[in-house]
Amino acid sequence: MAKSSARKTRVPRGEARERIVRAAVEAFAEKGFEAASTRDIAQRAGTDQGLLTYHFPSKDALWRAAADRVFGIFESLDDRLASLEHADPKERSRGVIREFVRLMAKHPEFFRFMVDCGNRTDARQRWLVDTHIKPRFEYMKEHGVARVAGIEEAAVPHAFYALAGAAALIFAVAPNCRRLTGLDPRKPDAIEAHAEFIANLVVP
Amino acid sequence: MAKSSARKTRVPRGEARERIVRAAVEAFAEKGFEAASTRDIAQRAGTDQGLLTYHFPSKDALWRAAADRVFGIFESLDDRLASLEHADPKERSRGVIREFVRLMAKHPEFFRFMVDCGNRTDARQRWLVDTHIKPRFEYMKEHGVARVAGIEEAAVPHAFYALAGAAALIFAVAPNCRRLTGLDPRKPDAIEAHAEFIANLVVP
DNA sequence: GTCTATAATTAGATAGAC
DNA sequence: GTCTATCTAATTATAGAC
Repeated sequence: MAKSSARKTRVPRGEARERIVRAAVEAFAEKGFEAASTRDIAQRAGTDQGLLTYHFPSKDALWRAAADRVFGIFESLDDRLASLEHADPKERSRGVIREFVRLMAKHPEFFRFMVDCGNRTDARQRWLVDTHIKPRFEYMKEHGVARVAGIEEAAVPHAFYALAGAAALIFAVAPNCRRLTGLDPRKPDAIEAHAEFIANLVVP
Repeated sequence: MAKSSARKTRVPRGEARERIVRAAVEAFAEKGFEAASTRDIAQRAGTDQGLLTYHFPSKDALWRAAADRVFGIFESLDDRLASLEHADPKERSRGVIREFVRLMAKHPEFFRFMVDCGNRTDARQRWLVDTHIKPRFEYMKEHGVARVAGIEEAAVPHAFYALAGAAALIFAVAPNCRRLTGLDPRKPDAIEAHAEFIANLVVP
């Protein structure tokens, strides 16, 4: 790509492997697995392609490390949800929704990983579903909104994808939203407005 | 790609240019702009790369033709919505939602085009927003659910992306949903169930 | 209109210097 | 651990035969 030479080189701070993973998350989220090149990732990390294959045996292995990092964002969510334990059911549900929306706003890469991988049927897709998405889905079924909002068993898949899409899309296509509506969804006010909107939608 | 040689060749029926556009829609939706190769598109269309550049001066031009085709799906929606004119406001809103969900189920490529292009800030993104998404957004603001459901002006962007995400994500990542939940969202029963779920969500 | 051949660039993976 | 050099294959675009 011609414009890759014009990219500003990042400040190489911290361990090389750590910088590579961070750059990989950024690049894979931005372009998707196939379109993201290892050379571009190396450049974002302030290093070269040779070091990538030293730390990771293949592009696929690097992608898995990036996916592990992306799904690590939910650990911070668990902490925040614990503080909502003593609220009444309705307000607790609204609080869970709000925190989920805030998380999607802070980490739009989650949604992009899911969509990029979601219509494949290859080994990467199976690995992502079995390793990362399935545990999150089961967690939501047991502790999440489903039980509180009184959603029946058969509707859980619909609720899962409806909530994920409603909460995250606007942040995953933020430049789109900015140009279309004038509203930049990355701004704090817009994030809170979206959290409130989705909370009202699910728990009126 | 090694497995591209194993792809079954399509039956070459109809005009070549038409087959190319159809193949391009399929490939761009499946892989995204950069990851989809012109050779793959030619093979899906039952022809070769040389004919692609005869009908379209560049990959970018082919993508625009594919995008035109993808956004053409809304013409059929307009016809269906006309039959809802004489229903009462609440049932009309629910009917609009249901038809929109059915359209997203039939054409998951729409959502994938939107997401693939959505976090860019290049010429393609600007063209897609200005040419295709903006007219649809304005149409929804005037004739769509917004007025009937009584959504205030400031919440329209939130409603637009929330509805699009909630309605379409499950179909855009259908293999994901199939493996995760056992439910194949492409089946007619699942489509109707999702339509009903989203209608209940927006207009309880 | 359709297809073959090829040019110029870029991809992921590897070998080896230090 | 880090980086340079290079291999093989795949990419878009082009030239030209029929």
